Amino acid sequence: MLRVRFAPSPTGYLHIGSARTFLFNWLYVRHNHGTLILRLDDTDVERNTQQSVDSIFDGLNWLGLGWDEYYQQSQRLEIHRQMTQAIFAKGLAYRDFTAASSGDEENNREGGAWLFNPSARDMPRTESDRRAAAGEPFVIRFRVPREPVQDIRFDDAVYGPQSKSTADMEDFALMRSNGMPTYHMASCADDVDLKISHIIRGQDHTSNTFKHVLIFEALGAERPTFAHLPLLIAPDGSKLSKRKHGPAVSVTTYRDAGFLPHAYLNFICLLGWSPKDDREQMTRQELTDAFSFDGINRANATVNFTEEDPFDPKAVWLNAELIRQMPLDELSTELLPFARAAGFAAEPDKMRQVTPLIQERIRLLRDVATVADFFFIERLPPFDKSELIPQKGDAAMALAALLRASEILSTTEFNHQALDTALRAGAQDMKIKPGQMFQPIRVAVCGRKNAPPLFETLEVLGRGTCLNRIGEAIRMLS
RNA sequence: GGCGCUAUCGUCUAACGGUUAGGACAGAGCCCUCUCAAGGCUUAAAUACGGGUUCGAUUCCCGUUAGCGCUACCA
Repeated sequence: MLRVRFAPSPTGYLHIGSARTFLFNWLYVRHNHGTLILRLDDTDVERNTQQSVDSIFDGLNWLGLGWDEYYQQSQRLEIHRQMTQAIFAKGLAYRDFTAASSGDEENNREGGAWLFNPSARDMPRTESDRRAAAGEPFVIRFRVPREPVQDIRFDDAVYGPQSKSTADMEDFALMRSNGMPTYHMASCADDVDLKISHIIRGQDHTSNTFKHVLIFEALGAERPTFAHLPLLIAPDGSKLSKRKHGPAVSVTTYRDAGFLPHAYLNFICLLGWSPKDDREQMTRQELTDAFSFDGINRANATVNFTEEDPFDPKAVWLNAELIRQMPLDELSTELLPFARAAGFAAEPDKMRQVTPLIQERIRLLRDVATVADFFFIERLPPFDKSELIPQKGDAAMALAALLRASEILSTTEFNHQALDTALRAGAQDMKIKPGQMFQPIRVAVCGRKNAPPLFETLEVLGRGTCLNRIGEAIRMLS
């Protein structure tokens, strides 16, 4: 039975790297028809926050992938304690009464890493028991095998055979002096108890895996298959962090900007994985069908963002592509909340009329605020009247064009074909180019030069609004 | 410092030892066109460096360099 888990720790918002780890777990388990477990690794009482738990669920729910089973580590402490006790009872772990180091000894490491405190590791069991019984605080450390030194090995499904000498491994802690299990212990205990068959996680855990292998063995449990993923890094090569890179690393930033969940998924899936056949835009089903560990790259992937623009251009492109392919009704529904958030009194009917005009002009859903504003607001924001003057024309030409347009628009039927015919005929009468006729009208009606096609725009705006705005522009020029 | 991992266009990536080193995004140019988009076409752009092995290395081996990770009673 194939069982995988995604185990975020609630110490911050849902990170883009975590989202990708979740996605890869999801794809693997759906491809192979297994069970996906969501486990909140919340044993660090000091740093966990409810806000963070909420934000993780926010992000995961937005992605819309779902999971099959849910656990919280903090409610499974008894299991962790029992398993730690079992290791201790076998003599594979020992108590260390040394006070926690303050971390100041960073500098005196020239000779190599700290491995263990001999006085603790070699302390007779009777003395250890006596001091524990006296209430003296201690941590429980794993007794890493040293005589003889051995190589710990595992076969990574992505990186291949890995090995590390126990001479380079410190006696890591399993249980803190406050009685809480460490990450290593809790994680492995739960993986054993939940019968996890594949651990798919970030490559930052590769070095930890040697410790985990030792724990699995000490527990007499079969070790799962490990698959480590390359990390996601910032353009400057450093690892993505909230403090340094801001909202660019948070999943909800993408959601709030108007990314479609699938565009985001498609994007992060391509970071460190490839179907190897040049496909990029893929549906969820196609991704599921194509996913395997073989397609995972071993080098870290850079998420390409800047201080001005927190979004990778490829993610934006993928989103724009998806927007263009969406059925209009669906897109219109998605757009509505973004229009309202921009302060527009947008009605569904109006939104539905506007949608086809902006579909291929927006890249993010929030672009509705800047691209379609003039459809929804009562009064256009002020603009420079020189905008009204067409190419190779002057203010007189603009004025004449607007006066003529005003006449035409008051009599012509308000649909884009009729408007097209009538306005072109008007331009011909005036002996000016169609473009010279259209620009003043467009600016008068939209408040700027760059806008959707003119006749459709006029149609959606309606005769009254068009005439009012053109009248306003005529006053500006007079 | 120690240990581990990694290295192809600016970015994401393809190339089971033999290719004019391919694709995509971003960039540049042209076309289309009522503006903006969208679309079409074209273009520039990479195997980190040095040694091997081989008839032949992007590909295998070694070294250098660089980056990242771990080196906590964080996860």
